[in-house]
Amino acid sequence: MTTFSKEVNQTNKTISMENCIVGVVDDHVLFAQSLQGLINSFDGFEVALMARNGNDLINKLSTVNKEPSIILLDINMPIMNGFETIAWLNENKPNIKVITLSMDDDEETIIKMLKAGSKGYLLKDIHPDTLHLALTEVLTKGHFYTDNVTTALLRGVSKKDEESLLENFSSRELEFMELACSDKTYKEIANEMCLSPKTIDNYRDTLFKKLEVKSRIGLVLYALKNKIVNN
Amino acid sequence: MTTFSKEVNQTNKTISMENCIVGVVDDHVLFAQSLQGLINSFDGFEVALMARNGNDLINKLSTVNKEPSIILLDINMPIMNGFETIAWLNENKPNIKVITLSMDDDEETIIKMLKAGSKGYLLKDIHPDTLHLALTEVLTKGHFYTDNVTTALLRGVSKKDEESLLENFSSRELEFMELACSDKTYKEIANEMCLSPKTIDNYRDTLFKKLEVKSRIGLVLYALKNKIVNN
DNA sequence: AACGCTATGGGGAATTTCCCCCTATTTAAC
DNA sequence: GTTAAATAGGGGGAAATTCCCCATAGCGTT
Repeated sequence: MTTFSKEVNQTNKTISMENCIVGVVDDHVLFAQSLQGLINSFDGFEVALMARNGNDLINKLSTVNKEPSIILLDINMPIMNGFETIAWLNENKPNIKVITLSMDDDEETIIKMLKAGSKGYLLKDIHPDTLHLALTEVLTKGHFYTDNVTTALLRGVSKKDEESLLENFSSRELEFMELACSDKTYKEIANEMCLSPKTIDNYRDTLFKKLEVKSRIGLVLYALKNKIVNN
Repeated sequence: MTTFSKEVNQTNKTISMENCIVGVVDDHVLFAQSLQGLINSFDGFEVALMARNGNDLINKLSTVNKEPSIILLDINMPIMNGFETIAWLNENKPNIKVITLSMDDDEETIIKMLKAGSKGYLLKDIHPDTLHLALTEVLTKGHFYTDNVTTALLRGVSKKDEESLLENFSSRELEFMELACSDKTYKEIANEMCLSPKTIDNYRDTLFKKLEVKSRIGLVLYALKNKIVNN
């Protein structure tokens, strides 16, 4: 079967050694591969790494010969999401510039990724030209901020800074929250997490205080609104 | 700036008159344009119509010279969504075959689109080869059903058919559901609705049975997922 | 008039949730 | 090297929730 990348390589565009190497990390294969074709059609850019999530990226980075300068990173991915991935990249590959490419224009999400060092935050409904511009700008100036980014920052700063940045949940707490957002009793959750119901009591109480809610319903609503878990 | 479609037209693939004309309706421009390139790279297929939503499609259909045989239709779009669009197509362009191409793998959504006559339901994370296969099959056999579709149908049919289309909530039940989706106790809800807590008990129990949930959490999740109330 | 349906309320019991209190270990931070 | 946070566990009791039953009143249909 004819694949897209083959076709693109048959265009008159020469893929030279000086091209900026781009990586694409997205679990939507169709989107990712289409994106690859699009970027390969840009002069001076070349996609040399495709991954379906953070974990996949880590594996492929270790085997690749040409490390990407820029990585286009999705957020909602199975196994290892965008937040976890950018954290890993900061630790292990600080030279790779990350541009977030997400469907989600939630302000807190935008701020979260920018604080994590994302050099840009593009929505997936942008024009291809904007993507080209973003890649060019990040390569030359080091960053590319669209309007949604600045407005998010402005509002985020003026409203509540530290307070709203409550991404201070431990992994165990997040695990619990995920399960709390389901039609299960705490007893069942305790079994699933291999913990005593009393320990679950503690996680619940701690979170109630942290989130300033009075009941499990409030916790669920918080988790869903802030997309800590998705329905 | 070099656009993607230009590049693709420079490939050695000949776009003949016998090509199957495909339309793409999606508000994610980046995705849509990438998709266009991908489909154009398939032998025998050609994208000749791009629209950002149903309304845009209607306008463009009236001006286009070559009407598409197949339309790839997104669901979540501004102004006029996929449900409205397929309904319009059924009325006005019954010969155009629709393949739904969505992010949403919710069973009710899948069934809704299939009932509306969608010839296939693809998730956006499928492999490009699957898209090619889907286009070919829809062109030759008239339909292409992936696993997610059949499982959705099986479960939907076996469990409850008409019944599952339960937009049969009384206004009082809806009122209750709205309040149930908040960090309030039933007692508070009773006060707010000027009812005895015991009556609230009854609303709760009735809804639990109707929705097949075991707890208020389940009810909240149902209400939010089906957008009966919005968070 | 009889039937069904919805809205309304209730009794009582079992379970779950919530909210205090407490300890202990391990790991990270300062 | 103490402090702090994360992790895990527990007691006891009050309150809320869940889950069965049940009854009545009203309203429209046949």
